[in-house]
Amino acid sequence: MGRRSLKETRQQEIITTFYKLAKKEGLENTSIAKIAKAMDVNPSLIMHYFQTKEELSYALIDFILDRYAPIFKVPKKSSKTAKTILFEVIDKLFSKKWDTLFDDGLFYSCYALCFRDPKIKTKYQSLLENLRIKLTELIEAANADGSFFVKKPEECADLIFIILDGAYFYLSLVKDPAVAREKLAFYKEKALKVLDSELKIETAHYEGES
Amino acid sequence: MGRRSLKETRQQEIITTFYKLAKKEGLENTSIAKIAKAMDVNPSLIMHYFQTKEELSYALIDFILDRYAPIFKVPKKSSKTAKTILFEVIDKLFSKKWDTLFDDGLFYSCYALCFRDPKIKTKYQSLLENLRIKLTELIEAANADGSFFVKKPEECADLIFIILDGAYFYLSLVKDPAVAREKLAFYKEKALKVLDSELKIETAHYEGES
Amino acid sequence: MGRRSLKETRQQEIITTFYKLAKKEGLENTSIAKIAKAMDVNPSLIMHYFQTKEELSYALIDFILDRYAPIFKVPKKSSKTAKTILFEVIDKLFSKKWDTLFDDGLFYSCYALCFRDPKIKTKYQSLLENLRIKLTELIEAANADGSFFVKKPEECADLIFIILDGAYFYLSLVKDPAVAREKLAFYKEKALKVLDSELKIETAHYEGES
Amino acid sequence: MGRRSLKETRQQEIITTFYKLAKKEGLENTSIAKIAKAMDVNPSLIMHYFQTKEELSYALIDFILDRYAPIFKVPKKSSKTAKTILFEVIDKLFSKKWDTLFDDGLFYSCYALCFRDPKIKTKYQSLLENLRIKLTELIEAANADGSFFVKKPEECADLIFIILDGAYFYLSLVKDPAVAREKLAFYKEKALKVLDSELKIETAHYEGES
DNA sequence: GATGAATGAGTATTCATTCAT
DNA sequence: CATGAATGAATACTCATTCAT
Repeated sequence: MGRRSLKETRQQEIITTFYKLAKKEGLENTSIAKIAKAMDVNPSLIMHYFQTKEELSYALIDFILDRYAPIFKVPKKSSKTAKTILFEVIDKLFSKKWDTLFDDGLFYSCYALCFRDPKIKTKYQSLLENLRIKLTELIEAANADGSFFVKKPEECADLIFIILDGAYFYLSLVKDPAVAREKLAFYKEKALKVLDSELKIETAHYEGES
Repeated sequence: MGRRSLKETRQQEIITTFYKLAKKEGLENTSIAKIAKAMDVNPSLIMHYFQTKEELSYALIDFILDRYAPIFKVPKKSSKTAKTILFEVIDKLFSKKWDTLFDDGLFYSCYALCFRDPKIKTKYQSLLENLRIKLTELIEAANADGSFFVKKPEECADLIFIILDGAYFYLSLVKDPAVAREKLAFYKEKALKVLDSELKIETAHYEGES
Repeated sequence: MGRRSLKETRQQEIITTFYKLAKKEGLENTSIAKIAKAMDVNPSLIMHYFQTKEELSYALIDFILDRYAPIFKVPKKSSKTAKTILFEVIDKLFSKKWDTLFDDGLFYSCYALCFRDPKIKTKYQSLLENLRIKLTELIEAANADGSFFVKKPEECADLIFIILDGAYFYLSLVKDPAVAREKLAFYKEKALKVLDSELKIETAHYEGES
Repeated sequence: MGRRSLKETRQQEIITTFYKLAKKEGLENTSIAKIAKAMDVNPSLIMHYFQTKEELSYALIDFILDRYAPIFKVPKKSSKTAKTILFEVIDKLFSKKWDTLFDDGLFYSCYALCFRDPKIKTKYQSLLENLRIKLTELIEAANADGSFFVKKPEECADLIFIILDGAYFYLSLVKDPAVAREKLAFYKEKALKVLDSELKIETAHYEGES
């Protein structure tokens, strides 16, 4: 029987505290003792829920990467066309709101771990791959819709994320938020042009063929 | 003078050892003691040359960022046109050789420090800005050359780096080196199309106006 | 009754696991948590059956010392003379089989506890005393048998154990098992000579007196 | 240049403190922190002089085993015969003074380590071997002296140590010091008889041969 | 220019144990 | 009968740093 299990809530509590501290003081400066202190519990309690620091780190990374999930969750009203949904998602991807969902320092600290920890690498790889797949699917859906045709949806989705990741990398360092917003809008425009240009070429062909 | 140079060589020795170790074991796992051990000197000696760990870190980052310098150093034969030079530089930027010049894990670890250390942030900012300025200048030189016209060289250079940074971010995680090479080529092509499209549109306008 | 036996079997299970682990990894490296893990139960369960670690240790020592019990359990066929039994027991004492019944490391680790724990000291004392008493009794029985006479059975038994304990102490460290076996045989021979010499001297006296 | 080296004195200080504490509280209960506290220095200072606890343990064992060295250091007056020296040494071996030189608990704790640490095993093995060799040499010297002849000095020395080790093993647990002293005397007598009996047999042979 | 002594705060992890369920 | 929550003290060891020589 035993006690009512607090495992999941406690674990969640621990990693959110971990996240908060790592955000504030840096991943490498966040120790188990500090997390425990912030939670006002004993350090050994944390070891009770996560056997090693490694395990705890994995949980943190899962926690961070899970934040990407809601991006593609667009309220799918029946009225919306696939095309509309696609543009809404791209809007969200290139929105400042999406940007504030993450802490850049922490994100890149975790990302850097990929290169020494294969498990973490896999986590990041599958995230990036999933994002591309989902965007590809949206493009394909829009293609199927009729009014719209992108020849190579996969390449197109890839390119949009390349621009997005490059943009966030650069904008993380841009001081002036106004400038950053402006630039982000510019990059979005360019990303949309990626869609558009593929489209036009296609259209051109169509016209040529007609 | 002699002394001065000894100091500098020692310092250089220290940071290259630091770099080597950080590359192998991770930035956060590289301590002064370990550097000293690897150099077979006393830890105090390192503190003698760099008063604090912070200072040492700054030196490491300078060391890393300095590696970007040679990218724009193209042997400027008089025969080369500005356009040729521009394409050569873009070639280098999107070359695997350039990629191996850096350690991804270490690069992003250092990059992550930006968000907690203003000095480091400034270093990275000025690097990124300089790279953009230099590429802009090359585009402008090519423009001045005559046979070539890009309307907004600055935006264009920026976009090329956005694609480049996005590409390296993504390709760091691509397992298969053949695939990575292929994709890199693809991204380069797209970067060149950025130049080209601006050009063509421009040309079109010119043609239209003429 | 049923409950009682469950308790006892559980306790037995615990101390055999304890014994096994302590043998493998050392007494001081065997914690309650490790025992629990090896048994795939909750650590608290062990504390449930043994209130403290101390208690558990006592149980382990009892378990170890109980292993000495069967040495004197010789199948007492009516045909055997007391003298035969005596020699059989001595054979067993100086047999390699008897040696493998125990783990030397664990034995001396426990023995060392005597010097800080009076209870454990008492346990060992009574074991050593009992062994001597039993051997003494066997000698006395052989004496009573007639064909054999040892003047001071107690001293004689004591001396045999002194040789035995000294032998095991030394042989624990002898690498080559062949050499160890040989030496053990040699020590047994000397132990038997103890019996013999006492005997002869006695006999001599008797002869002299007669 | 650096500071004047305190290494050896400090190291000595550390292991004597270690010894003292281990004697009082048990080997397994003596931590680096406790040693540091007893010395009123920082724990890291101990790590400065001994890189690991293992190293420290080895040093302790060396310290303990070195205590055996003086046993064979008998003031060798020219007047003494080899035979006298031999008996003096045996006297010392079976003296209570020699017994108090060691702490039994600590001795057996360390001895128990042999079975999990090959280095420690080797240390003990070479100690026991050396002791036997030295005693053998003394017997041989006495043999060479003339008035004395032991046929197999090596076996004889071995047997004496078997008795000695068995004696100390047993006497460690004997409560009453008077009894212990008495028994020790008894065992010494028996050990001497070992010498004697070999002698007699020899003599007998000689007589027989003559 | 370089070493070694020493510190004090920090690291992850393990320990035996208690208590509620 | 057994589990899980939680503690608090301890473990070996590492850290950057200071200072004397």
